[in-house]
Amino acid sequence: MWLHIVTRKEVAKMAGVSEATVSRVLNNVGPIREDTKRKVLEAAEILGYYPNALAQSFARRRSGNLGVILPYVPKVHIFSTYYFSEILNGIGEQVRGLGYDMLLIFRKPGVENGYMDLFRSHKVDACILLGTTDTPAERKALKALEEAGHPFCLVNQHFEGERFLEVDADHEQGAYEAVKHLLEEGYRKIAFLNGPPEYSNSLDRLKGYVRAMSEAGIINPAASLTEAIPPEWLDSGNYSRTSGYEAAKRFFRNKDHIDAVFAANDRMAIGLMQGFRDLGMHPGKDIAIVGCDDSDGARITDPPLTSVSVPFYQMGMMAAKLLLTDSVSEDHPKQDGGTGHQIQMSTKLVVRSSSRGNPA
Amino acid sequence: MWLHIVTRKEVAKMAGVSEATVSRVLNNVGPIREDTKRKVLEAAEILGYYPNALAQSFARRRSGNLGVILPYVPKVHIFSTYYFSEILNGIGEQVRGLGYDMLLIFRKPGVENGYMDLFRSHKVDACILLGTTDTPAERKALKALEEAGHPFCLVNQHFEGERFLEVDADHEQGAYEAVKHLLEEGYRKIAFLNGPPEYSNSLDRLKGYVRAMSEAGIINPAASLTEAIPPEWLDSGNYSRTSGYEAAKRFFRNKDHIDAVFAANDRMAIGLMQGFRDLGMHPGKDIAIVGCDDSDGARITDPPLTSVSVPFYQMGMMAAKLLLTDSVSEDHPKQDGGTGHQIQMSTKLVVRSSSRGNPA
DNA sequence: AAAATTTATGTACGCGCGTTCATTATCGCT
DNA sequence: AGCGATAATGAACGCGCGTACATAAATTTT
Repeated sequence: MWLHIVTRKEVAKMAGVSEATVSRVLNNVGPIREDTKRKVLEAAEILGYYPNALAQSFARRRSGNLGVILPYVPKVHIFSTYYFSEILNGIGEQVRGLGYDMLLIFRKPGVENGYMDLFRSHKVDACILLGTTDTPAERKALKALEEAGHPFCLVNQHFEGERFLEVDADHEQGAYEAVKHLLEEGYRKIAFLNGPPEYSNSLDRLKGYVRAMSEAGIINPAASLTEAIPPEWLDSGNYSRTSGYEAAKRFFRNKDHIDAVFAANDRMAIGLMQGFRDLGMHPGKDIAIVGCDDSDGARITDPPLTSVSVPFYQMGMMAAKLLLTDSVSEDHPKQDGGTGHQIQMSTKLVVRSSSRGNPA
Repeated sequence: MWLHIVTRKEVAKMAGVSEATVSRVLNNVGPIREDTKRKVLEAAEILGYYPNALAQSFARRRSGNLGVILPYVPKVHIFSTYYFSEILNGIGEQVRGLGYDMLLIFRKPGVENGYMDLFRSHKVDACILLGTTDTPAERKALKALEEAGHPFCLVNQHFEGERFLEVDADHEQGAYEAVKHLLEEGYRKIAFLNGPPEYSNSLDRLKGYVRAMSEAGIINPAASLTEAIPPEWLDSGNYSRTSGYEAAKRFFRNKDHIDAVFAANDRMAIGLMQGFRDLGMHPGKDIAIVGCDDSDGARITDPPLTSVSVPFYQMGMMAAKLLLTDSVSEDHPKQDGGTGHQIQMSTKLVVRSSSRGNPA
C-alpha cells in the first residue's frame, strides 16, 4: 500500500478542464464560469486534493513563512521568560490570521549574521528579531540586512541613529511613572537596579528614573545622567532572579540610604525581594520594590509586586502585522517619507502592595 | 538596483563544470575530483551562492520542517505557561542540531483534524502535538493520521489502547512520591486537587494518590479509585491559578478534615496558597501544599512550594529526536516488534518548605 | 450580420534543484 | 599496448505549480 499523492492534473482530468483552470479556480484568479468552478471544486473534493505547499512556494518564490529569531543563550530556556512568551503569543495570533506560518529559529551561537542565510535561502519572507543587543557586530549585521532589502522588524529594542523597523515600548515613561509613584508614596531614597547597557531599554529606563528624580529635586538635572546619581543608588544585573538576589546584598550595605528600589524587570525585582528578606528586611514594609514587565510572577509574590506593565503581546502582533501587510505583500519597505516605522507603545503602572509601605 | 539571485547555473559556468557537478559537490554525493570540488566551492564562495531552500524542498519532496502544534485556547497566552515553554525549548534544541526547522502552528478552533492538512500540503515532515486531550474526536483524528502514515508524536499525554508515539512522564509515580512525602511528614488528611479528566495525567496522578493513601492504610485499596476517597478530599480545577484559588474556598469548608493538599500543577497550587491565605490560613504551617511541574513560580512563592519536577525540556528533546531520526529519515514507523515507542520519563520530588510544617 | 470587445479556457513554459542514465576520463592489470 | 573496471562528469528530465500568451466562446457594438 502506498499513499498516492493527488495532483492538479488528476483534478483537471476528472473535472474535464485544463490544469490552468484548476489553478485559477483554487486561487480565485481571473474570470471563471460558475459551473466550471463547481465542477473543479467537486472533483477536488472527491479526490481529496490538497495543493502541494512546497510546489506553491517554489512557483511563487515565496515561502509563506515569517521567521522569528530567538537569541541562543546557553543554559537558559529562553521560552520560559515571560518576555519572549508574550511576544511570541502576539506574533502567533497575527500570522494565524494572515495565513502565514511561523518559523522559529534559534540564533546560532558563533555565527555573526546567521539570519542573512535565512533570507538568501528563501526560507523566510520576513523576520522578527527578538532579544537583539546593540553591539557593533549586531548593528553591522542589521545594516547588511537592510541594505539587501530583506524586511525585518525588531521588537523591544531600539538602534539609535538607524531607520530600522522597530516596535518598542515607552520604557522611559514607564520608568518615570514607576519612580514618580514611589515618590508620591513618600519614598525619597530610591535606588535603581538597571539591566545590561546593550539593551536600549536600559538607557530608556535610566532616563525615566533621572527625569522623575530630577523633577522631585532629589538629584541634579543639569549633571550628566550617571554623575548626578549617588553611586549607591545605581546598580545593574543581568535580568535574572539571581542577579537581583545578589544586588540585594549590595544595596543592603547602604540600607540606611535606600528605602526603595526600582528594578528593570520582575525577575530581578523578585530576586531583590528574596534577597532582602533573607537579610531580615521586609519587602513592601522596610523597603519598597517596583519591577518591570508585570509578569505572572508579580501576582504571586508576597507582597504582590508593583510593576510596569508592557504590552508585549500587542507588540508581537504589531510587528507581524507591519511586516506581513506592508513590506512583504506590497513593496515599500519604508513609508512616512522615508523615516521608516518606529512604533512605540505605551506602558502602564500596576500598583500592588510591594510599594505601599509607609516610609519613615 | 535589483538583487540578482545567484543560481546553480552561474556557479557551474564560473567553475567550468556542469550543474549536476555543482549539485554533487554541495551535497557531498558521488565521487568528485578534489580540484573540481575546490573550483566549485570557490566559485560558490565568490558568487555568494546559497541554494534555494524552496527549490530544494520541492525537488526532495521534503519540507525540512518539524511542525509543533499548540492548542488554541482563547484568551490564554499559551506560551506563558511553564509547561509549553519548557517543551518547546527542548524541541528547539533538538531540531537545531538536526538541521530541521520548527514550524509553530496553532490548532484552529473549529476544525476537527486541522493538522491532517499540514501533512497533505507537505508543510511538515513530522509533527509534535502538544496539549492534546483524550476526546473521541481527537482519537479519531489521531488514528486517521496514523492510518495515513504521517509521523507524529504526542508529548505528556497518553492514549490508552493506542500505539501512538508518545513521550510521557511517570505522573503516577510522581504523585505517589508527593503524597508519600506528605505522609512521611506526618500529614494524614491529604486532599487532592486534580486537573481535567481528558488529560491522561489526571488519571495517572489519581492512581498515584490512591496508591500512596492505600499503602498508608488511610483509604480502602479494594474499592474503586474514586469511591474509596472521601468526597471532601477530591476536587478538580482547570490548571489555572484562579481555579486553585476557588478550590481553596471549597476545601476551607472542611478545613478540619484536611491538613494538606496535593495539586496537579503549580499554578493551581499557588492559587490554593493564595486562597488559603486570604481565608486566614498559613500555607506551609496550617496546611501543607504540594504542586506539580516545579515551575519557576514554585521558587518564588512564600513559602516556596514543594513540587514534582517533570523533565519537560528533555521530553521535548526526546520527541523531536524520535521523529527526526527514526520515523522520518528511515522508514519504520513502529519498532520494538510493533509496540511503537511509548517513552516514559521519570519525575522527581523537590521538597521545599510548603510541605514541612508540623501537623497536629 | 459582421466587427469589436470582453470573457473564459487551453497551451506551454519556467521556477532551481535532485537524480537517473549515458558518456568519457582514469587506472590497474596482463 | 590493450582491456576491463572504476571514477568522474555531463545531458536531460521531472517535481507541481503559477502564469504569460494564445485561442476560443460569448457578448456587445456598429
